Amino acid sequence: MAQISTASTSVKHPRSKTRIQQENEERILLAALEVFSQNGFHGATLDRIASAADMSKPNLLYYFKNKEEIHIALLTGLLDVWLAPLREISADGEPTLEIGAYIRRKLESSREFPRESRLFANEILAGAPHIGTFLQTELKQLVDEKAKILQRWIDNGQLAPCDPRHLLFAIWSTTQHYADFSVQVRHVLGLPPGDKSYYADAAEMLDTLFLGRLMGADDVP
Amino acid sequence: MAQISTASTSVKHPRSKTRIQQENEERILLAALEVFSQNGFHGATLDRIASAADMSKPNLLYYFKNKEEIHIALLTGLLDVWLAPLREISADGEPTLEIGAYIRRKLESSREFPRESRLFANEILAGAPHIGTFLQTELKQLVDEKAKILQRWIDNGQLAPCDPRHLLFAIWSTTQHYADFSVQVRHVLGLPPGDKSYYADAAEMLDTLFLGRLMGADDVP
DNA sequence: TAACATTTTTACCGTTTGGTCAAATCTCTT
DNA sequence: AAGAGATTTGACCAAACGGTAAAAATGTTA
Repeated sequence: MAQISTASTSVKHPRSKTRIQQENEERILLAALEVFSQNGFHGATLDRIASAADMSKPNLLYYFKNKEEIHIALLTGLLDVWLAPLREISADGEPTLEIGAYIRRKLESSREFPRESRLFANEILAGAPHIGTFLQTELKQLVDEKAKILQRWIDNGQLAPCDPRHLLFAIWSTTQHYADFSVQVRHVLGLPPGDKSYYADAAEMLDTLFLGRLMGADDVP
Repeated sequence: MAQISTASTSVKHPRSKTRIQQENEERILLAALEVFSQNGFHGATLDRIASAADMSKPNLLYYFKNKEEIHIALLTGLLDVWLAPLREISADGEPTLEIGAYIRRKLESSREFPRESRLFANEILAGAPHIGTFLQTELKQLVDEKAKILQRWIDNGQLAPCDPRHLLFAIWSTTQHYADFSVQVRHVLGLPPGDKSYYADAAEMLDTLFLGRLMGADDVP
């Protein structure tokens, strides 16, 4: 299985991209994002992607040599976006502020890029055939780095003793849930398709959960 | 799109099931669970399911009239399992104990039935084409009922003010994360495939998060 | 063991899908 | 405006896929 990382940007021909080439590749990726995120890799067909990009299938394959390459291109573009909010966590900041801001960034990311989030979720669910090495290298490295910061806060008594990496898992899962499981969220809340009003309540919930105190008191002293 | 609910159990012929029929249907469903949960609905093929069930494709189709019916049968069997832990939450119990026990039940469910969890996640990610009505009726009803209990605890000052349904979302997402995103969890932690040792740390984390107090103090007074 | 019902297999079929190829058309530069 | 290179198209293909039909084999029962 072809693996990708954020580091390399292989270019077959060193020749620079045409205007048309740039426009069409963008159109294709946008269409593919829509189709892949709704149907998964196997559920997506080149015909649907092509038609969503308002383009013939052979024309699409003129820009990407096969279906997998489109999928990989999408994922590659995603990884940096995925890492960005985590990168911003600073060791110099105040724990509550830093973690709160991180949660808000992740939640905002879910609201703004739900298709990207579902694309990522699909890839992980499928066993991460394309981004396995990314998870083991770039992501693991960054997590290890940030976990050290959290551990220092724990040692300082600013954060409850816990496995910092599992704290990150909890933040990832709760925030991404609103993008990946939006259908379930909407159905349970009785909201119509496309209604994203629940994000306000979600933000409040996550603040209470991660920064406040859930059990035993009306307000934190 | 065919919809299912937990209520009905349609049987074409009132005749009781043969021994062979019962065995083979079970074998098929077990094989299908494996294949569907790994590859999603579209990624799964009848040939792969049949071969996993050690059976010819036409023979498989003698027991289930098509691919969708197998998928629906699996999901149907899943829904009650999914609801069971939530049903157990009692209004008479102590909030901390009740919520803690619920979290432990959900986490245990993730550890014991990861394939079922991924099957469910795939279905939701795909837009819940088969269990949409279930989400809107059975699940919503149960959530509304349990949310009332949580609300009462909030009104009593035993639980911080928050949207009870979003609290449930947080529990669902954090616990299911360990089944659905297990590949990511393992890669980040540097664990080999099949290693489930992280569940102990996960349980501790969720206890701290939901029952303890994450920020600002070493221990809760 | 004969008759009947159930189960399994073999041989297919039509459609969908990912992908190719060469010709035709368009775009850009000189 | 002409030529070169880039882009687009239509026609096509092989493999994979979901599914069918009917005969063969097996199990069940009187």
